[in-house]
Amino acid sequence: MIRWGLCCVFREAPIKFGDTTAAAIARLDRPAGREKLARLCRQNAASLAAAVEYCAEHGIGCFRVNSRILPLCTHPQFGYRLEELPGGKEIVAQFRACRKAAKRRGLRLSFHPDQFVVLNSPRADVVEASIRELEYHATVAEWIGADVINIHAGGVFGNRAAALDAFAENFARLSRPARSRLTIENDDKLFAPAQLLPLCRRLGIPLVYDVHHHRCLADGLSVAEATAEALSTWNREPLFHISSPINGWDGPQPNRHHDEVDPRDFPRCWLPLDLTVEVEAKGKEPAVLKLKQAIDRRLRRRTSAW
DNA sequence: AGCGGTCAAGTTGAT
DNA sequence: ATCAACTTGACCGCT
Repeated sequence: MIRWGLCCVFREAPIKFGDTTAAAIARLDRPAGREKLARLCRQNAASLAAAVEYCAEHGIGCFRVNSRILPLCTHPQFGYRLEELPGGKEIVAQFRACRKAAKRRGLRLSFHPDQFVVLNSPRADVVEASIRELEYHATVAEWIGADVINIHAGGVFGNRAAALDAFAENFARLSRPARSRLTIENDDKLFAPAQLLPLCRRLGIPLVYDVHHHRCLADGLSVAEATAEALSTWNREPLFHISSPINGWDGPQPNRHHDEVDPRDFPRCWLPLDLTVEVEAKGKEPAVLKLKQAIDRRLRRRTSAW
């Protein structure tokens, strides 16, 4: 069975996650700023609970949690530990309740930290900030029961092999909760599956196979081959990504995402798998449900033809 | 109430 | 040298 994944936000369902800016917090005195951050965290815990319920009710089996679920948590000036904010312990309990709800509803949760996490950067300050960010993700992941924290391999910095070695070195500095959840994803510009698979095996971490990126950045592996190789890196249900190009495969900027996913872009070889597929589409939950229905129809045709 | 510019952070490659 | 792109909008100050 395919478990369908929704990324971060809702387009039609009335579920909103709150956010703020460092500039806005800087304008407040410290108590007011911490009150505001606590309010946003409380709102986001409630919204995550609502997201879990919505997904479970609508046949969406996985939800990717936005990295800003605790706004500015790792900010050098305004960062905080949630337990220390006003009412923070209760908010942590709200997040822990999301874990129970997700488990009860069979929902998988994941993270995809943003582009500022560059574990293999030659800049020590960037690596420190990246580790801090991944440890924050791991903390929240433990609260809510997320089993995937997915990042890209990072930059090339003039030497691909050295860049992958640097990733491995800094990976070793992560805590066990972070390491056990970390996954890497092939990207559309620098690292294709064939380059990441050896690193995955060396570190014992899974490859999140993004077939759209693979179609943008080829490596000699077919989709079926990359699928098989990626599957073998997983010690739990594999998680892959799907999306469609905004202007078609022959149009400009084929790496940019369309609002919806063309069912023809869904690899045939994924159909029989037990697999989580996160749908990266601006169309959000309607796009996920539309693709799910199209693939369900295809599966029924296949079954009846049998 | 609605609008548009802005938002902590990195790296790459297109212009 | 600047800027958009990336997992993605939401905030906030202005009218």
